[in-house]
Amino acid sequence: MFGRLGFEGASTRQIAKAAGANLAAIVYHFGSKEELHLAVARHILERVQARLGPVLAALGDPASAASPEAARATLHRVLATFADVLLGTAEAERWARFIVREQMQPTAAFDVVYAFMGSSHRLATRLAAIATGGAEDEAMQLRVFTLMGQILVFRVAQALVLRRSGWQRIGDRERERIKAVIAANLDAVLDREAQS
Amino acid sequence: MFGRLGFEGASTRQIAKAAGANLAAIVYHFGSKEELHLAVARHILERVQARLGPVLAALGDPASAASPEAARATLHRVLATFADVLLGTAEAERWARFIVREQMQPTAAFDVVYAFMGSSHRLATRLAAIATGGAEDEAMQLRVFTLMGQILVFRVAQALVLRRSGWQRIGDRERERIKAVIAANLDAVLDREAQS
DNA sequence: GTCTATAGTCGGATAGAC
DNA sequence: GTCTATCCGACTATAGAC
Repeated sequence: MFGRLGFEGASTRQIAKAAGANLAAIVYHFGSKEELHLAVARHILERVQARLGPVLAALGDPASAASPEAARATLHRVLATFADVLLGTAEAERWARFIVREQMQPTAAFDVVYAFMGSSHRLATRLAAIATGGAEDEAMQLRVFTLMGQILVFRVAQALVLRRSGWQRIGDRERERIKAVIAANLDAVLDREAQS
Repeated sequence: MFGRLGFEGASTRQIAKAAGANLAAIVYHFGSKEELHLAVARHILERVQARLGPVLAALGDPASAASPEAARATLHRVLATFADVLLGTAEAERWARFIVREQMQPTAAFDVVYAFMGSSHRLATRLAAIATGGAEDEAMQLRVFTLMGQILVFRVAQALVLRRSGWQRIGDRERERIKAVIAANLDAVLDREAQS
């Protein structure tokens, strides 16, 4: 509910009701609405990390940094997995909403989110440099952000995407189409950068 | 304030105070908080359209559709202008927050936003098809969304971008760097698609 | 630990003086 | 049209029975 409605928008009454619990239980177990929000952030990041565990390990694995081809393959895997998590299950959809909301309007919970997002971006930038034979510089950092943005747009501007495409929802079939475009774009960007 | 805090988060008292006006004036002039929100949406879209007027005209101009080269040049201009508006002035930054919020959590104001965003995407997809010699199909629509996402990420995940890059803010210099990467990506994607 | 009842605050909206 | 005063509902948080 924090993800859907925001911190202010979600009321403790709604939350308690949806959880099938008592209003007073929130304060008893968490201390306050704000601490519940932080607990939600920690819970979500824990689950996301569990879900992305294998691919994050691959990001940091020396084998991925061994050759441009290995680096590129790992980047493909990372983007595909991120797309699955960001656009995949209903559960992950709720996580994504929460995380994007923290990005747009950081609260105390942002630090929890950043610990994960920041290191993912750092590792991905390193692999992108290896894949293209380029430097791990500012432009490469920005390039990795644009790659993330290609996925993000389908979460953030989903209302627009659905209306324009005529899709009812982003299901398995739609997600595969999106991933195909993203993979092609990744190759296009890496190829161009590798040539220069 | 709606952009920064959301509809629920922004209180009529705060809004009235920030506007140097009286609380009761909101109901007198607009009828309710919700109608004020709608009025804000209409105002913002009016300003955005004024700001993007020339480039939107170029999007629909037959001259832009006359050749792949002309289509590509117009797409470059559109992306650069969108980046300027989305990341540029403080005023535009507030607009962007409002619009992104409507995307993520549509209210009645979304229809106002969609009227503009939807037609922009439609026209851009047409030009992308011309620029690559491809069809105006689902894949091309998705490709255009990914191009938009490359810009969007710097607004939506700005907190992450600033921390990772060490920038204090996205000023003129930073925006030019971002635009350079986006332009290079556009060429990379269009070239690859044109070959196939 | 879980619940009901309620305190205390702040929200949007209204009434009515000017 | 603008302002103050106020209503009333919803909110978070607390008290205290069980």
